[in-house]
Amino acid sequence: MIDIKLLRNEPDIFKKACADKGYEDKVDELLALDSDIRKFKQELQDIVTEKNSAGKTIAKLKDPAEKKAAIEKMNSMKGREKELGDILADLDPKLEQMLLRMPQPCSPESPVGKDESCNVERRQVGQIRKFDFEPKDHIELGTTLGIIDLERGVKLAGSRNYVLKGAGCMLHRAVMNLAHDTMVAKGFEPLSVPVATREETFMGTGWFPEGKEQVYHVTADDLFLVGTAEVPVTSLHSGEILDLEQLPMKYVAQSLCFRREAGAAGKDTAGLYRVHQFEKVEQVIICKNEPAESEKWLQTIVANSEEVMQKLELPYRVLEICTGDMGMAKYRMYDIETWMPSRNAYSETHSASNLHEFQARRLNLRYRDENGRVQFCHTLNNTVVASPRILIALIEMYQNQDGSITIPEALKPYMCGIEKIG
RNA sequence: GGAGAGAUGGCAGAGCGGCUGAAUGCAACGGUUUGCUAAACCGUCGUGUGGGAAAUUCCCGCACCGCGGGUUCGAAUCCCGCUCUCUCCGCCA
Repeated sequence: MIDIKLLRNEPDIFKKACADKGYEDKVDELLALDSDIRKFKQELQDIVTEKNSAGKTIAKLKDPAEKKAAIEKMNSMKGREKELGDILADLDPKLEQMLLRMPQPCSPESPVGKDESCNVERRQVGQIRKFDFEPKDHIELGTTLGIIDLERGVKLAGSRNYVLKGAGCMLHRAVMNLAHDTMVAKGFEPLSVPVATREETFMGTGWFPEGKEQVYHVTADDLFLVGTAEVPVTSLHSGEILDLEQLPMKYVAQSLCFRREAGAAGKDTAGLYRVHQFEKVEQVIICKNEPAESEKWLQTIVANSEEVMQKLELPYRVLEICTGDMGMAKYRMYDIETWMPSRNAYSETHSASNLHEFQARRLNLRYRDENGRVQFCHTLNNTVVASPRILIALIEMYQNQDGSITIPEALKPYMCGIEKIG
């Protein structure tokens, strides 16, 4: 949610945000509606003020005739009051809907561009492996080794589902554990959170109303399956006014993640790249409303994830996401893409965002600052690791000519003695 | 799944038509006292929003006692609907 006062005072900021992010510019429409509403509210408030004071005098009137006259006068005001109430009942939700869809302005650092082709590579780390044999893809390797079973996954749950078996399952758990432990060692507080949550958590984190078709709806209980732990974790303190000493809050949560992938038909259908259910270790920061502070945390959470990638010795690059590719809610965003031999490309494995106060406003997530004033927090999040997508890189990069897979050093402590698969 | 209870400020907990934006206690903050700490005492102490001003710490108004609607001149208080929470029984990792 954006700050409507800022929009009134500096509409151009939001006109630019709409243009940058490729949203229809409804700034003027919103301002006109807001101005109407304010006029009606003022009039309504004046009537209510008069009624309130009249009501108090009625209570004190002794003479029945006087009392009756006063009550009649009061009743005469009700017509306009009702009329204004009806007008506002119609207009207020319209304004609310427009506000929910008004994009947050981007950081001036963010490259301006219309889509992912305008994203800017900030750095590449690690060497892309040059194979001295013909490398196989993760589907062939995993199926042959019996550690990935796509057919039975589809039998159980339809397309974009999979089963991890034996050492494949262990590898998956090993990556999650490495990521989780790395974050705990950095002082992040681990959380285990619900993955089927109420609509308000999605609305509050900005996933709804726009992304509703991407989310599984458990209709019997009117809950929604989260696509990321960002949703419950960022919502954890919604409606609260935090003490300054509680900030920054640094959370890490491993959770199941569910995505309907509606509209992605035909895209990345094979293998473990785009699936309906996966697991992710997510880091979330709730900090003070200071751009320098949240910017520092953005860089920190990107570095945290890079550290895990370096432990895994996987080559990756860091992309700064351009304005048109970052979505309504975000202020500044990076993706980490990991090299995947079968795709012959760096492919998205991580997504880091600084939301500024956008989510905090929707969640009513606040704190009391040094001067005792109530402020909205800033919120940020980043993937630490998501599996099985990361397994594509691991399996393919660590394959040997004979179809076996070497376990990276960093994962060995989590593999119960397995040093090689196959 | 069956039965019942409840939703009030940071927390606990009164109020059950006008004097209640809300008693009281705790917590928090400021101060007095004290060799220090504690205690005691005094004071302050919700959020949002509209307007005014010597302009974020002052003044006035409005809204908020789970949410929405109704009755009434007037609702935290009465009525209706919804949501949520808790307790007991049953089932259960």
